[in-house]
Formats: sequence, C-alpha cells, structure tokens
Amino acid sequence: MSHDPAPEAAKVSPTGNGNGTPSRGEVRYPALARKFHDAHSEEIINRFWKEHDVFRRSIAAREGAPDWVFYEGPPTANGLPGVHHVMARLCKDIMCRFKTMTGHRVVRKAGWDTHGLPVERAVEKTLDIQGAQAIEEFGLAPFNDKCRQSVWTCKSDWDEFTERVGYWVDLDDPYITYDNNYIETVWWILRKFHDEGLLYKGHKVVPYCPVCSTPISSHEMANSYRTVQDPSIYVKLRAADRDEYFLTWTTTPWTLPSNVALAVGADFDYVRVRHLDEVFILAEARVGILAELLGVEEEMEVLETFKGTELLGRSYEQLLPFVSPGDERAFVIVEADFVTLDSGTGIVHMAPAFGEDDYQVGKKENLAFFKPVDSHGQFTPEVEPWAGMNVKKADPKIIRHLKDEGKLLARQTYSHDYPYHDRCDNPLIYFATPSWFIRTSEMRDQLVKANAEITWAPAEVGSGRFGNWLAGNIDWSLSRNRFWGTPLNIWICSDCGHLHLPTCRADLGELTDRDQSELDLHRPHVDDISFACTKDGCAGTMVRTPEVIDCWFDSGSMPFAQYHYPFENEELFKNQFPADFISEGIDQTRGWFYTMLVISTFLFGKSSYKSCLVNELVLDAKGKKMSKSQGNAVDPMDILRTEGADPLRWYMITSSPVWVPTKFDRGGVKEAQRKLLATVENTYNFFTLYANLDDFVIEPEPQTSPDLLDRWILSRLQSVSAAVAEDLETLHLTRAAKAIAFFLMDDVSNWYVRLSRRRFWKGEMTADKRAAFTTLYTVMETSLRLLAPFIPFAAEEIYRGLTAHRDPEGSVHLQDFPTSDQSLVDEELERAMAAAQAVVGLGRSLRQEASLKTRQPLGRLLLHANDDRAALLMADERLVGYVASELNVKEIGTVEDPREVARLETKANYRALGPRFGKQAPQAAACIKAMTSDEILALRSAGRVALQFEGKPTEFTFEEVQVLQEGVAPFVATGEQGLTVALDTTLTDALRQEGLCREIINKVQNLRKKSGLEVSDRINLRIEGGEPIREMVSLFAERIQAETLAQSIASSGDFDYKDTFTIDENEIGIALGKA
RNA sequence: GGGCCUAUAGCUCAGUUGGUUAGAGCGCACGCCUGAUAAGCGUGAGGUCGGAAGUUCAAAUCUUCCUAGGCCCA
Repeated sequence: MSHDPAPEAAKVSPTGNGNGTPSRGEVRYPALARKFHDAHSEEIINRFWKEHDVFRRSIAAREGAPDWVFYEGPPTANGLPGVHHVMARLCKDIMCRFKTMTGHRVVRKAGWDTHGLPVERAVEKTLDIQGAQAIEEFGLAPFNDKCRQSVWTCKSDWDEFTERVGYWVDLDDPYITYDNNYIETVWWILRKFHDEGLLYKGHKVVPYCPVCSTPISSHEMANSYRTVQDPSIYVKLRAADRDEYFLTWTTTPWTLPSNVALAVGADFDYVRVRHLDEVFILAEARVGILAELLGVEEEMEVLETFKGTELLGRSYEQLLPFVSPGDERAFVIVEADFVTLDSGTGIVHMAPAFGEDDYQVGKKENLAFFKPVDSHGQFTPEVEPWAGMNVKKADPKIIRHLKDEGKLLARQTYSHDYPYHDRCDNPLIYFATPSWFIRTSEMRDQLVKANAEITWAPAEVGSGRFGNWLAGNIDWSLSRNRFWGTPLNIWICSDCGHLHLPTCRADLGELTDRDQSELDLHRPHVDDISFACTKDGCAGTMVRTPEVIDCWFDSGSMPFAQYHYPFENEELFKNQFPADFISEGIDQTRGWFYTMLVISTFLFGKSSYKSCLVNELVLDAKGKKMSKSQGNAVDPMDILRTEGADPLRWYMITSSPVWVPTKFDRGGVKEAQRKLLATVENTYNFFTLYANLDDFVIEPEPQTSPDLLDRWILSRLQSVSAAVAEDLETLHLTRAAKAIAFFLMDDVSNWYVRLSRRRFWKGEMTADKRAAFTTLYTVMETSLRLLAPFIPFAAEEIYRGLTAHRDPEGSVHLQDFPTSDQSLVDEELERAMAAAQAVVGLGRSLRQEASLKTRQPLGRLLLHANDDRAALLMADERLVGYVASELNVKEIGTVEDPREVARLETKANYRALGPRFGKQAPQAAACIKAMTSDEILALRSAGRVALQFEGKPTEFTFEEVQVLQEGVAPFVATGEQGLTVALDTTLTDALRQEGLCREIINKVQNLRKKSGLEVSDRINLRIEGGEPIREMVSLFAERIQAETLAQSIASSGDFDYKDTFTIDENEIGIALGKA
C-alpha cells in the first residue's frame, strides 16, 4: 500500500492551504476536515466566509451586472425559528445563490416585522397584565417601550439560525417596520389612498365581549368555543302584500329588533303551505322538519312550489317595531349565497350589525343599519321594553313577547358551539364596531389583472387560492384598536369633521409650528399632537383618530418603506422595483402576498413581485402540525448543531416538492448525509489519493479525451447542467436537486469512477491517465458549482479542496453557474452506455431467474440490438471487460438473429396505439399479438411493419409494439427496447470447478475476516474434502494462494481457525493460521 | 360553515397532455465486492393508487359524492 495520502494531509486546513503551487510530494488537494460531513466542518466554512467577506464579494463582483431583485418577507424576532423557517429560507437562498452565479447582482436586504398583536401579547405576559384597560393603566409609553424591546427577544437566536442554516442575507442593514423612516413611507402610502378617495370609515363585525366592552381578536378566539344550549325559535313575519307569513328561524332572539331583511337562496325551492288557518312560506326541504316539530304532519298542506327568485324584493311588516328605518331600505327579501337548507327554514333573518355575513349583504343591498345595543351589550332606550338589559338575558323575554303577539310559531332548544370570552367567562356577541377601510373591492379588476402577470410556483396558487381570494375581494379593514403599531395618520377636526393625513415628521412640524424631527412616531407621542383645522375658514382643532394600522399594511409596504421612498433613495428604489422573486409559506396568501399586491397595484398599477415560489408547511412525523404546546415541534438548531445544515437542506429540498406538505423525518436528514454528501466526499477522496501522489495539475486549456468513458461522463455532465439550470429558472428546485443526485451517485460514482479506477492505478503519468484525472477533476468542479446553491457548505469545502492551491481566496459562490457545451454532448454515446448499464442489470436479473449465483462463472452472454448499441458496446474493450466481470461470464458476443437465443412475442403498447386507433385499439392490439416471428424481426430491424388490420394492410411502428422475449434452452433471455440479452446456462466441468474455486476463496476470505487477520497478513491454509475438491485445489492452487495470501495449501494439519460447509453436496472443511 | 391542498409499497415520496405491465429511496430478503473499504454495489419480494359512483375503447390521472389530515378565512 504505497498509495497512502501523506499523513500531514489531515492537518491541512480544509479551506485550502493557500500557499500557492506545491512542489512534488506536497499535498495539493487537502483531505477534508473529517470523515463525514458534519456541523463542525460547516463552522470552518462559515469562518472562511466571514474572514474573506465572501457574501459581500459575491454581490460586489456583480457590480454593473443586471439586477435580479429579491424581497425578504420579514419574520418576527420575538419567537424562536422553527423548521418551517428552514424551508422558506432555503427556497430563497437557493434561488438567490443560483441567480448570483448566473451573473446577476442579487441584493438581499433583511427585514424584521415588529408591530402587532403577538408582540403586545408577549409583553402582557411578561408584565402579567391582560387587556386594553390594564395596558392603559400601565401606561402606553412604557408599554410600547417594552414592545420595542420585546421584538428583539430572540434576535440572537435568529442571527445564529440564519448563519448556521447558511442563509445569505444582509443582516447588518435590515429594514425594521417600527423605524420612523419606515413609518413615514407607510403614512405617505395611506395618504395616497386617502387622496384617491379609497379610505373610509365603516363598520366591522367582530366578536365582542359585552362585559369587558372589548373586541376579541380571532387569535384569542381559538379555544374559546363551548357547546351550549340556546333557544331556537321559528318566527312568523307577515307579508306586506298578501295574507301570508314568511317563516324564519334564529338562535339569537335578541337580534330580532335589529332585523332589516330576510335572505333566501335564489335557486332553492320554496313552498306555500297551509297550517291551521294560516299560510306560511318556507323552503320545501324544511317542511318535513317543521311539521315533525309541530307534530302536525297531516295538516301541512302544500299549496304551491316556486323558486327563491320569486320571493326577491317582496316586503314584510317589521317584526318588532322599535327602531325606525327612516328613508332607508328595510324589510325586504334579498338573495344571499350563504343560505343553506341544513337548518332553519331556508329564510334567514338578517341583522347587519350582528353578523359578518349579514353586514356584507346589508352593504351590497344598501339596507338600513340598526344597532340598538350599546358598548356594554345592553339594549338602548329605543328598545323600550328591554332598555338597559343585557341582550343575552333579554332572550326569554323577547320570546315571551313574540308568543304573546302571536308571532312565534315554535320554539325548542338548540345545542351548538358558541364562543365565550376565556378571561371573564361570558358569552361573546358579534358586534359591528367602527373601523377604517381601504376600498380594495373597487380595485378588484386591477388586482386580478396584476395577478395574471405573476409567475406562481406552483401555478395553482395563483389561479386557485390566491385568484379566488382576489375575485371575491372585500374591503380591507385597516384599523386596529391597539397600542403597538404604526399609528393611523388620520387627524380629524372636532368641529367640521375634515380629515388631514400628514405624511412625515416635517409635515407635523409645519402643522404644529414646532420641530418634530425627534418625535417618535408611535403612540402615545403622536396622540398628543394636535393642530388647527386645515380646512379654510374652520377654526376647529384636529386630533388623531386613536387606532393603529393592521401590521400587514406595514409589511406590504416594504418595497417602498425599506428605502424610505419617496423621501429619499429614489434611484435605489427604482433599481430595486419590482422584485423578480419572492418566496414564502402558503399561509401568506391572504397576508403578505395580498398586501404586497394591493399596495403596489394601487401605487404603480402592477405587482411588486414578478414570481413567487410558495412553500407548504412542515408537519411532524405523524402529519400533524408542529406546535410548541403539542410538544411535537422539532428544534432546527438541534439538527443544525448535530447533523449540520447541508444534510437538512438537502433532505428538505429533495424529499418532496416544496409546495407539498412534508412530514419531517429525522432519518431522512441522516440519509441525505450518508447518501449524497458521503458519495461526493468519497469521490473527492478517491481523486485526492492519486492526484496528490501524481502531482496532478489541471491544464488551463480544456483538453479533449479520446476515451469512451471520459467522453460519456462529460456528455452526461452537459445534459445534467442544462437540465438543472432549466429547472431552477422555472422554480422546480426539487427536480433540479434530484437530477444532480442521480448524476453524482449513479453516473459519476457507481459507473464512471468504478470503471475508471484502473486508469488511476498505473505507475507513470500517461496521456490516458492525465485524461482520466482531467475528466474527473472537471466533472467534480462542475458538479460542485451545480451543488453550490443547495449545499453551500460542502460544495465550498470540496471546491476549495480542488482549487485553493491555485486560488487561495476563491469560493465556489463567486463562480459562474455551469452552462452546457453542446459540442461535448454525444447522444449516441449516452444511449450506448445506457445499454451497457442495462445489460449488466438485465444479466443480473437473468442469473437470479436461473438461480445461478454470480460466483458461478458462465460461458457466454449473447447480445442482439435492433440498432448500433450492441456494436458500440462491443467496440470498447474496457466496457466489454467490465460487463463480463460484473456478470462473471467468460465471453460476450452478439448474434445475427435473436431467435437463436430467444422466442419473441409481442404485445401492444397502448400508449402509442390509443391516440391513433381510438375505439379500435383493442382490435389493433389483437393484430399485434398475432404477429409472426418474421414480422417481429422485420419490425425490429426496420422500425415498421405492414400487417393486415380490418382487412387492409396497415403499417405499425416499433413504438406501438412491445417485444417480449423468453430464452430458448440452454439460454435464459430478456430484453428491453429492441435489445436482447441472453445468458448461456450450460455448465461445463471446467466452469463448475472454477465456481467451486471462487466459492472456496470467498469462504477463506470470510474466515480471514472473522479471524481478525489484517488484509495483508500471510496465512497457511488447509482445505479438506472429497475427490472433486482435491481435483479443484490442484487445478487452482496458484490462484487460491494469490487471492488469499496463502503461503501453502495442505490437505491436513492443525490450524487456529476452522470452518466447514457444504457446496453441491461436497462436504468441505477449511482451516487457516497466520504464517 | 366557505375556499384551497393532501391521501399511491411497512416508511418517506415520484407519477408529464387519461394508454392496460404504477416508479424511486429507506427498511426487509437474497446475492456481489474487498486496490475509494468501520464503506460500497446489485437483484428480488411488497401496492384492489383513501372509499363509492360516473365519463371513456382505456382512469392513480377527468367528473360527482363521501372519509381522514392540513392551510387560510368565517
């Protein structure tokens, strides 16, 4: 073993020794820092990147090159990063690195989302206070200070996470949504909306706690539902135009005084029925239920059936006439798409102030709006009988009242889930509260048009989930009655109601006639600002409306606000707008994807991003959502610290398309490490072992090699490079990664290197050996550039191992992405090689079929191909030798006529047949099945054959027919696509004896291993057995001795290690001892 | 309650515009190799494609309904 690498190799820095060109004997290609890729080696790479400023250089090197614009969706740093963040950052990182390598300047500004309810909740928790009132008592200024600090709680975790996962983003100059400059841009945008008349004050129906007098966020609603018994009543509303009643049903009687309309489904069937002396109208599908409830089935006489459309527009008398609609539209029948026939009467009572659906219909139908309930959940004086009473408590009284007036048809109790306030334990009510809106519904067409310009991956998100959301767009409820957020910059005159929206501190300075440049643009500081009304002739004072804005508006403003546009950086902004690419989780559909689209479509008439790669969630091993409270969350840092980032990255990107929910499997991470990374490293180790010894240096000019295998692997390399680039351009990240993996593992490691090993063992540097080195070097160097976006650490380390001796500062991430050189592509050769690989595979399966283990040598393997594949294979000695040794056959040959070795049968290939013959495909198939062997042969060689089909000669092509083959004794045969492989199963005595010999050698080797001998230990050997064994040993003694390093072979004697076994009914004993 | 996504081998996932014989990796069984070796390689056995109905000469693929899980919104 004179080919050991120099022992110093292990001590050389894996990032290269960086000392220029070594003289002979020095290590040019250093060993890697460890046996297998691990987190430690990634730290070394990270250090290299930092010390040599590689990230910044990768951008600076593209100065003047076309920009490829990327926007970072801002995370919140007050919670720990999870594995799903790995997925999102991985997608971004791969694309940004890839586009950098294709010659683009990719600026990557980080961002932080800092406002909003989650931050407030976290602070409430630490302060041990709850609710709006408590916050106000604590004081807004100190509370918001706490919030400002709280958003950075996990900053260091995020920084470490970002670095460890290998996500390249500029953390030194991030945009921060609470920054004064950022807020000024947001204010400027809101002012624009106002100037265009798209900002208005309306109502939003929210869950509301009447006891605490506070709206409850959906976040707080999550686990607050309980199953309760509520009254459920059927109510009669008298038609205005006929002597009949509309029947409706409700579980919230207290909303009946606020009824302004009834809703029906236009396509549903309704009936007019007589019960006792009255006529009712209700949905046909609900008659049975009602009759059953009343216990009067036989008395329900259906008079007439008609569609819901016939009811539209009809009026009825107000049920509980306490509130007057004035001139507004009320007490009519309208259409609504949420009406169902699952419960009630198919006629739904509408109270727009107390239900979101009702509110939307009310707006659409321009209905009156009754809200006779105050902020404590009590009836206002208008509702005389129950004024001052809690609405829920008034339910029984209202029911009694209706009964007394004869307006109640039936009542029962109804069991359903109803939300409760988890803090005070009281039922919530849905309640319209004042809110500011952006009239996005008016922008619907523009939004849909802008969306059509976006490239979505997968496309279904754009056309489906996102497109549907846009098509059904409702106005954006912008304001929040909260504390920590961008304050709504609307000042209202207390006298005339005029609105004014300042856009910056300078504006406020002018309005207040004071220097406001140091003002913190948050509550409560901006709350204190007031100024004279800006409307001519009004002497009132303008005061800010107290709300803050939805923090989604913050993040949606980032294309503009990150550069404080339009107050500064106009050039920079124009240069970086719109984004070529963004990538976030599917949960951003109605979040960031939407707000980004709305704001930029409004400002610039187009989307702020041209393409969007959507990733799905990462689930736990059982397919459940990961959550901290469930205890099934996987800590990404744990994996990054033990397995490393590259295995995690590779696992996540290859396990399934990023837009499919993935079950996280830790075993998969280890597998990625063992499979791909170990293979790449092994290939590098193999190369360095010989390249260092031979002092190989790559020539600056590309060299061509005449060698078949060299030409083949270089051809494959071009095809793979082209496919990977194409996949990445079209955002198919998983497909790209898988293509590289197949290439490296199957083609490079298991075929090219295995078959080429002998070329590297030769003593002197021949032209062939140099060609082998050059080819392997080229393949590795190029593959590492393909891998760089996916596994940046390992790619860097190995790339530097190859190149640092000539480029000490170099980095794979500063290189260009491989392009495909078509002049190196040899499709015919790729096909021939695929055939060789297929022959080996088919040959092995034939052995299995004939129960002939590989150790048993066989006489010959015969081939036939309908094209030049067999000839191409036979033309290369090394290839023939490899196939022969892999299959352990003495000889490989070809036959002129495949019928010498196999019977041919045919079967239809419906895939090709179907489109051509349609309904007659089965008949055509029968015709194919009946082909004679001459016809089959003609088809195989000519690619087409004429057969009688339906009485007419019809030409069939090779693609339409599958040829099956079965061996003719003594051959076993099989084949695929015009290729026949036949194995001669004849066993001569000589072959049997050689098989026996190999069997013995194998047993001896196993015994050596079992006995703990070194590979190089010499032995003395004893082989005992009958006559056949003795004969075999005398024939093959030399070979056995050479293979097992035996100095002698005896037939008796005592040795330390023994074994006995039976082969072909021969009892055999072996024994050996160290010589 | 509504919209969308997912369901394929014991496990994790592929499956192009529908084509009769549904693939890969892991695991398992068997075998091979020992000059990249505390590794590596191959062959094989495993599936009524979540369930039901429909369209079609032909359905994992298209349609409808149902079941389970997920996401978003109520």
